[in-house]
Amino acid sequence: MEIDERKRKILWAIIQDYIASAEPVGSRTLSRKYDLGVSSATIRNEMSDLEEMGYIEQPHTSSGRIPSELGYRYYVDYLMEPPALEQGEADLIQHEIASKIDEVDDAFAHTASLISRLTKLTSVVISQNRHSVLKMIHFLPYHKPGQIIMLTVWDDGKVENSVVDIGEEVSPQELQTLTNIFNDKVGSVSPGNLKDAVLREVHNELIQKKSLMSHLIQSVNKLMEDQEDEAVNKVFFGGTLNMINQPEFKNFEKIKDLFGVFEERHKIIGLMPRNYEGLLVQIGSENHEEVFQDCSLITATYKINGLPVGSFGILGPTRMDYGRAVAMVKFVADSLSFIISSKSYDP
Amino acid sequence: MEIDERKRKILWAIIQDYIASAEPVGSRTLSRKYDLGVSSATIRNEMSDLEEMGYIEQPHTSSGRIPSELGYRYYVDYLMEPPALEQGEADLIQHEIASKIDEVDDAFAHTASLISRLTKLTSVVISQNRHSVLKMIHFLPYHKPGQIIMLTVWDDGKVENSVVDIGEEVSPQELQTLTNIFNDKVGSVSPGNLKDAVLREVHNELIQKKSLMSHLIQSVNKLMEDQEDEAVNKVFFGGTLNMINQPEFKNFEKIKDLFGVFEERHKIIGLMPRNYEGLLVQIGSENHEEVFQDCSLITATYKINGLPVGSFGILGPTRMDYGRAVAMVKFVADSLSFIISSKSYDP
DNA sequence: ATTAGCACTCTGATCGGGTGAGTGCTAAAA
DNA sequence: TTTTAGCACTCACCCGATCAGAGTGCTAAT
Repeated sequence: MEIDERKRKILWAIIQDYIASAEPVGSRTLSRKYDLGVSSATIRNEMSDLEEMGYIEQPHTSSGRIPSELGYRYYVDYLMEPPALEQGEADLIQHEIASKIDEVDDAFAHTASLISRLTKLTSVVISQNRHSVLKMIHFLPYHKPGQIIMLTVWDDGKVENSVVDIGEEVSPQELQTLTNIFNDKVGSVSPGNLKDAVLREVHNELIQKKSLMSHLIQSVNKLMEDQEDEAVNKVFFGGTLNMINQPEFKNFEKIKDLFGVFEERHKIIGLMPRNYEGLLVQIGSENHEEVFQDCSLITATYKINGLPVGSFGILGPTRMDYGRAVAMVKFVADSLSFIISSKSYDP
Repeated sequence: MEIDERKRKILWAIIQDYIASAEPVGSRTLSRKYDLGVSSATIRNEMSDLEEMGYIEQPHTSSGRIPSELGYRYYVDYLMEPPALEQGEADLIQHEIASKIDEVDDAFAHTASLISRLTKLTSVVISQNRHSVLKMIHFLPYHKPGQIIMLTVWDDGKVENSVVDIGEEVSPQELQTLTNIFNDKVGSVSPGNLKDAVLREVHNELIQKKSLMSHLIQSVNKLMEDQEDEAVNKVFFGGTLNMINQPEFKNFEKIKDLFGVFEERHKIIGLMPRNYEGLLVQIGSENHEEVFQDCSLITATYKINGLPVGSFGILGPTRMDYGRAVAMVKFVADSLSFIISSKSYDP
């Protein structure tokens, strides 16, 4: 059977209505609320066809229809047209991202929170370090003997510090020397390519301080591995509470499972595509986390200098306003790319 | 009316039973389950007295009784005896705190998580910086002109960094000089006492670089104020999901409000006593956050060198196992004090 | 091909009786 | 005087019956 123009219109109307009401929608409702130009009986026949084709389904005999995953998929791919954001909203978002840009983490957290307020859905930002590049490293004295502070500066503006064991006492002057040596060599390394060449070269220069150096190199190495390891990806949620308001989660078990997953951040990371360029809409069971079977996830990566460095996503029930969410995700990802790039170290 | 031994026994039994079952407890249940040596009729009379005295109440006529806040208060103050923790649990806790001690924040987060698993309640750690003392400060070059990295080391071992605007370009050598000057002066300042004297002195030494210095001083000042400001207190939750399992929260509105408060961390900070020495049990409306009217909060501060630097607490429904919770809070606060002190800078 | 009409289905809300745990009171027993 | 047995009474909760409303599928007329 072909899906003709009238069927498309009816499917569109069903989804539109179901998104708004969360109630199964019947033929009479459609003929009343939407100007389809045919009677409810005709709509009934068409709906029967649409059901047979798998685009909609009936929770039980004699109830209205709800869209199936296939129906949503068709809607997203062919029917909806993402509306442009209102200028006010757009400004708000860009302002939010830009204003906190000196504390990148804050910017992410605030953006997630803002978007979830605007959409009444849950939003997620993942910041991955995989592609960020080390720009500078400093070794500084710490007040415990045998330990020093290692501070790293990355090309996306991030600054991080950690305390590392080096097993012996070193004077501030020596640390300064070490810092200089490392920075001379560091140039532009990303987690993947530092390991051998550079480290060995540094090692040779300070062969006389062998044990110290091997400690340091180990630390740097470990830092790099940590950066590479997706476990250090940071996850920021906004509006997790909004899920409670969704009628499909009026159920304690579901809420508990859902919040359980929110706490286990790595599961979220697994769901967000990180290298896929462009926008991805995952509907219902298209994502593989059991708890999210009733949810859809709309994501896009943001990039620095063309390389994806994280992703932004909106999570909601399968019955969500895809148009608006898609528009929002696109806009946020682009804004993040633009603003973070403008802040990042010039190549 | 006096509360005699038998009444105490009955009150104790009521609370004991209610804590376990979450159901109003009746006279017959008591006479069956507890060896009180009197008939249910007698217990009924005593319960009637206890109600009149305000220690228990009846949700509705012809239901069993539940403890009132006054009842819990009496129980906590006079009836219960906090059991010692099992050795295994104690070891587990100390190990958890000690193992992550190089990343203090991680230690807090893990401890909160562990305790909530052990108690099936929610736990909170607040780390406040109010009393920590600045040990060292470093100014380091950043890759954006007009900005530098400021790194601070505190006596509790914390290391923090931030990027600050200084409005002009400064060479690494100059930054080194500034670092030296500041560190000479810093000695041991806590957020409260740095402000005037020290800063002005530094200022005089570098009067020729006036604008730069004023920027720097502003930044340091701001940092100190931020530290003083309770907004930067960090809050770590563990087991917030446990609240969902409590029968008193089988209600969507309550759950939503509760999680709303968990997200607004400053409200929690307001509830936790920060200077009170020793252990505090707040029952029901004794805390002033509306959402927590059905909750009790048991807290203690932990200290470094005798000064409170944060607090640990367990949050649960008023109907919670006070004995175990109190034992737990005491033990955790003491362990935190001990282990963090042992790590902190020697005075 | 479309529509009006109708019988039928299913959900969800409402109502009323029955059950069981619990109480307060009274009068008898200790 | 205190304790206990006995009894009438209260309420929350469960269960089944009933009813209205929304929706469907089918048939016959347009």
